[in-house]
Amino acid sequence: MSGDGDRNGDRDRRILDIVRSLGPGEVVSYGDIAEDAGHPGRSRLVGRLLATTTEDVPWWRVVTSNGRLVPGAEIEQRQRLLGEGVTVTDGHVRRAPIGRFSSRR
DNA sequence: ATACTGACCACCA
DNA sequence: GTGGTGGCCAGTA
Repeated sequence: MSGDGDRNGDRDRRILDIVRSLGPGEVVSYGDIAEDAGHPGRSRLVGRLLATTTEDVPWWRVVTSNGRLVPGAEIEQRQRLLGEGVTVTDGHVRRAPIGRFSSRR
């Protein structure tokens, strides 16, 4: 019933699943994940979810669309990214989201 | 129900 | 490069 087959849990799960699929050195933005999850424009959901979730996901591989590191976790994120071979300068990654979307030259 | 905030994004000055 | 504004949606008071 109730028709709605999709409950928020399903949606969150989908987003987390995408974050888990990220490999070392692969950095994407919130918007990219949201879009890949089927929710274009809802980047805030991704941010809120990663901020609240306790799941074991590589959140550090997610940055803002401007390549800026996550506010409140820049230190740890920087260390982790550097450990994976990602170039980080002054709190922002050089060449942000690789991969399928964006890839702002 | 309204109001505010937020690990965002795009646009424009 | 910085800063302000609007839009988006969800959680919380």
